[in-house]
Amino acid sequence: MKRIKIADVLSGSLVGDPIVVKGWVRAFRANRFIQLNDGSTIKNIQAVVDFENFDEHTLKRVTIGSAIAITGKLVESQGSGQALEIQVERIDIIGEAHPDDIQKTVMQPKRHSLEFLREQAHLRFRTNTFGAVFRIRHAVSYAIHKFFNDRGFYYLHTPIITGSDAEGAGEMFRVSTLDPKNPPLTDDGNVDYSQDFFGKQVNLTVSGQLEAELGALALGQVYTFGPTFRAENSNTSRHLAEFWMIEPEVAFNDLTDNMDLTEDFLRYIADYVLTNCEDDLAFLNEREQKEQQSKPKNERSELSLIERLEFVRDNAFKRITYTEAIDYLLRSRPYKKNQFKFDVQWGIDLQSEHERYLVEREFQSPVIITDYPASIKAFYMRQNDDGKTVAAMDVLFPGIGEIVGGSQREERLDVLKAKCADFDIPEEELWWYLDTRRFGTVPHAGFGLGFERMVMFATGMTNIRDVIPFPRTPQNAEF
RNA sequence: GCUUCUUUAGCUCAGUUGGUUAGAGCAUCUGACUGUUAAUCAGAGGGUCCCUGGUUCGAGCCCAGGAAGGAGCGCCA
Repeated sequence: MKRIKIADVLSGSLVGDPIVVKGWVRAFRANRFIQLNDGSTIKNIQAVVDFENFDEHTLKRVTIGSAIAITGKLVESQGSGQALEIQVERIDIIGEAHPDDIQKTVMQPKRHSLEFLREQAHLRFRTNTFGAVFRIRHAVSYAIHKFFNDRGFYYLHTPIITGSDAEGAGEMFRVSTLDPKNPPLTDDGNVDYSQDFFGKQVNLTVSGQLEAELGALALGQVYTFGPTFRAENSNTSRHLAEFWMIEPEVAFNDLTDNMDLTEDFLRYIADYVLTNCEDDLAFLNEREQKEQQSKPKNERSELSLIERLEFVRDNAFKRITYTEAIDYLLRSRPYKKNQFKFDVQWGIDLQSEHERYLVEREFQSPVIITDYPASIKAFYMRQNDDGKTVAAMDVLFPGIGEIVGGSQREERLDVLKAKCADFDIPEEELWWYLDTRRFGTVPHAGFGLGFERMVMFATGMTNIRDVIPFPRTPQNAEF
């Protein structure tokens, strides 16, 4: 008989049928009730053993964490905790798990701290929490592809190894096949990268944006969705050295079009998760509520996980300019009471405390801040007519901070070349990028979304290391 | 990179002014019970008190250095 996934057993109408399910034992209570999970859903199926008439040796091997196949009849449950259960006719042990060993792992049947679970990232998939997180991570990933595909975007694969270091997005990891102990040297004593694999110095990508622009200026609308690397020594709950980024780029879009696209996109993902991940969301929602109860009242978030997703789905984001944001901050209570650690004045880069004030206190909703001072933004952002600001936008989410950063790109060749000079970027390095401004240049815009930050928002997890299977952070590349 | 907190049983933690044999809950094992839902009841086993050095008659506790982890900040997505 072919195995049926537990998700299909629970959603189907197979009562009375003989079935086979396979999975891992989560609990075996009273020598009678086996809770089996196969990853297809957060729910377990209960299998009821008539142990008085069953081979004792086999039952002894049904331990927590072991993999078994159950053959039996699906019936309506006599107990109150579940609608359906399996009357066991036969148990086959597929893979044993010894309790003494299991006890040392995260499969030990009790609540664990997220830190302990992180130390056993290879086994944490077996827990309810991480099962839910990674099913939702998949759903978000699929929703992103579906959103763009349904709107006629093309998925563009930009390179992971790149020779361009002009993005200015951060420190990069060098890629080389040279002997680190004895590299070839040039006459002046530097490493001679002309003898390296690519004949030049190359790095892991920090952004696919510049290449995505090249695609957009022919295909019209494209997006990238791939791994991204930053060698920054960032030790926070919001940064990874290896993360996934989504970067759409659209020809003929201006900043307002860009904001509209961003809002549609974020709302779509929120809606997709709400309608397709009900069980996992309900579990994470309850988990968060329990955790909130142990916190002091002033630290609790006002909305639950599900309410936050509904809020994003149902409400327009607040849109303000950088200049307005500064005005709000200057009129704010914490500013007047001298509670900000960093000073507020036009021209500063907004600090976390400022962004948090605007999102969590002033507006209590996602906020899009636009038109930042040119001096604190990247060279490719389009200069506004005032000469001081650029057509940039940052989307700020409560609890997460900057989730999206984007801009209208500078399409005017002369302005862009002047910007390169201002930022000390040699034109020779970006000849291919500048070429697009020579041949039928058009206004265009795009944004970058940190995938893991979106998954944090969708799951309510507060540490980014808990939404990627195997996190890469400074001093940690285990598994 | 900076600030700060933490490190004691498999896990989460308590451990008094420096004093004899380091505790609890959960988990595990054994037994009892058997329609359980974090099952229940009884019993048992389980310790490099993060590491190195120092002070002291005596250190889980005090001092110095180091390591690992968390939170916050900076950089950013």
